[in-house]
Amino acid sequence: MAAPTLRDVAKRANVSIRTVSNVVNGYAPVSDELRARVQAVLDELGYRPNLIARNLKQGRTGMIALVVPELDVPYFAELAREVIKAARTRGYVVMVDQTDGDVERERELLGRDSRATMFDGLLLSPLAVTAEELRGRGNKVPIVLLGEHIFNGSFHHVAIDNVAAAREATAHLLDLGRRRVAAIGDQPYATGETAQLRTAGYRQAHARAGLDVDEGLVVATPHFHRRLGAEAMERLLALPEPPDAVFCYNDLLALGAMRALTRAGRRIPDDVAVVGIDDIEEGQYSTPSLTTIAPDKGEIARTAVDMLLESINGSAATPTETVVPHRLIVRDSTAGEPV
Amino acid sequence: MAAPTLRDVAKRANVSIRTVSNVVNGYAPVSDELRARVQAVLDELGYRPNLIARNLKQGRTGMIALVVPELDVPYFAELAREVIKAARTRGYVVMVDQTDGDVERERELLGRDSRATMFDGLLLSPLAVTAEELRGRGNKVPIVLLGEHIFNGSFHHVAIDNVAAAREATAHLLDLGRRRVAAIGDQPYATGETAQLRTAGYRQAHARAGLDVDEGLVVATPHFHRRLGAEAMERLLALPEPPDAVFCYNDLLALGAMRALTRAGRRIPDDVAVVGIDDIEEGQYSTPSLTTIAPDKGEIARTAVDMLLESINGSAATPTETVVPHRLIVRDSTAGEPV
DNA sequence: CATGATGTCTGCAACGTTGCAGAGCCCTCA
DNA sequence: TGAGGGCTCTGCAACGTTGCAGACATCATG
Repeated sequence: MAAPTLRDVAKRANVSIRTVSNVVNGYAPVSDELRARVQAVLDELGYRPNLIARNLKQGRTGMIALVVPELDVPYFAELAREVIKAARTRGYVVMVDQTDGDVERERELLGRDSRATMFDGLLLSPLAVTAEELRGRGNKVPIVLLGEHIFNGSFHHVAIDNVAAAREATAHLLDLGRRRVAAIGDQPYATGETAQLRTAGYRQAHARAGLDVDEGLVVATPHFHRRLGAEAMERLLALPEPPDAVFCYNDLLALGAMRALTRAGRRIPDDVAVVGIDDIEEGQYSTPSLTTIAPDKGEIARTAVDMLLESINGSAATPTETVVPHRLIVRDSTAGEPV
Repeated sequence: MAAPTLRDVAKRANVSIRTVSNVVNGYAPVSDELRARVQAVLDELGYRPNLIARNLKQGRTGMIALVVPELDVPYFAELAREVIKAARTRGYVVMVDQTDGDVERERELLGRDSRATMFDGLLLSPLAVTAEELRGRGNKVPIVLLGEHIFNGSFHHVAIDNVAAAREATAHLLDLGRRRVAAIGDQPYATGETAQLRTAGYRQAHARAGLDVDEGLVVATPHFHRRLGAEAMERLLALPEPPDAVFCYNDLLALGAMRALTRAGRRIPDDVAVVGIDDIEEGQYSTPSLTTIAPDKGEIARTAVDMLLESINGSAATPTETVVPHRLIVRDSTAGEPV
């Protein structure tokens, strides 16, 4: 049996469709008596408003889309959690999609994919899409970018200060007296803007400490997964003069690096200290626990959702860049007892 | 400027709205010449179909909802990834929501929350909702349950054989010669069905090996997070006769337990061997790497999505219970060199 | 040449809802 | 007593799309 509509309720209650609608929404004044009668029929038939019809009428859906590279990367999972939570308190639900780092899929979402018409707005954590592509897209769905620092001034955008974060992480290692600090995660090509910002911060920390960077200690990785962290670390350990500390561009790389260190019999942090970025929960329970730069994910999510909703409601016309705070959390991988 | 509609295109191309629709959808035959002319206008105006209107007309949205307790729990994140992937290959997108283990939110989703009318179907990984509540719900949105083994026969449902999985995990420890095998994660109350199935498997393994279970080694935890695994392990280590192995009801508990063991200076697996369930990626990179029971998450997702779509299309009338395969993956936490 | 088949194209209605304008009705007050 | 105003309630139209039935022209066929 099909779901009951306003028409069904109206017929049974002997009132107009419009009145039933008014009772459901509490819009116009309805006498207590009639309201009660209509409500009884609503309950009896188990009426539930058809949101699709309502959306068509109102031109909005109450849904936003969140697009991340990979949902099973802990950072994105934790961020998604916060986004869903923030959206919910504002009456929105979240459609989640992942691009798997596929530029083509990112482009589809912005361009031809008419699926986008179903959402009031889009939160995008871009991997490869460029500013020009974003600018060139025809569709006018409001968009807020997450976690990148590029596209200066062209789009609403929320991120941490990547240069400062990387600088602080590196400085922490230098402050501990380490003098051969490696970096894992550089991406010296067009789509690696974030990585490059972190490399810049790494260099800044050295410069401020009056130290030179040994270019052989800067290892590039095409993505930020555990395996590449482990492989990079193995390569670093094979150097004639291996590092005594390593700054990884995210926690997964760091966890992979720690795994490689443990396997190789190096002690953390005695032989090699390790720092990451992201503060994923896993790093609190790793052995040793991981020192990291913690972006305020809840703040990122709330800010981004607020920006998007403002943008949807037409208020926030000029693109805003918001920098969300981060902080260094020192754990055993730099300051603990050796394991 | 508002998005162009079929009407706008029709007016500009001097044809009927219906013909434009036919060109867009390729439904009815349209002469090549006219098709080209209409297509030109479509491109010129950048027409994109309004999916909300299409959905209203067709009564389906091409969206399904996935509801999990917590998206940032790695198992659910990995599962969500597979669900989104499976849905995409079938032309569906996925709205993700999390209940935070809140029974009330689970109920809302099934009951009054009219949001549900926006989705063609619902994939639910229930924590606390009971069979009666599910049966009693008024709404008729097709539903498929994930990962529980309860509600026998009443609902479409996909899961691994929890009893067998737990039995195999425990048997693996017993086969290694361990004789004081603890269990972390029992939930001896109404909403803990899955945990109870795993406890049953743990007991079966002992029974088959002709061994008694020391009830003091079965530790209950209200949920399955790292911290509780660590706390439970600490309590076990404080026993006069601590265990020489521990079967944890999921990988997070196991990782927490390993953390507690390492902190306490116990060697894994020499002093205490550890097994989990879920095969989350983190367990491959932990120190030591974690032996676990791996459910086939891709298969779970594909099966669940297929079931749901069949259910949506009205073909699968009788509730189906599908058991998805799992396998034991032996890693260093039971078989490796001590660390 | 009449007939029917085929190939293109069109208008109407409807999906379920809400915005708008207004219709009754009762009450108040001059 | 009648004008005006407030309170309820209603009907129409529309959101943008597609299903349906049919119009019209063309063509092959007997």
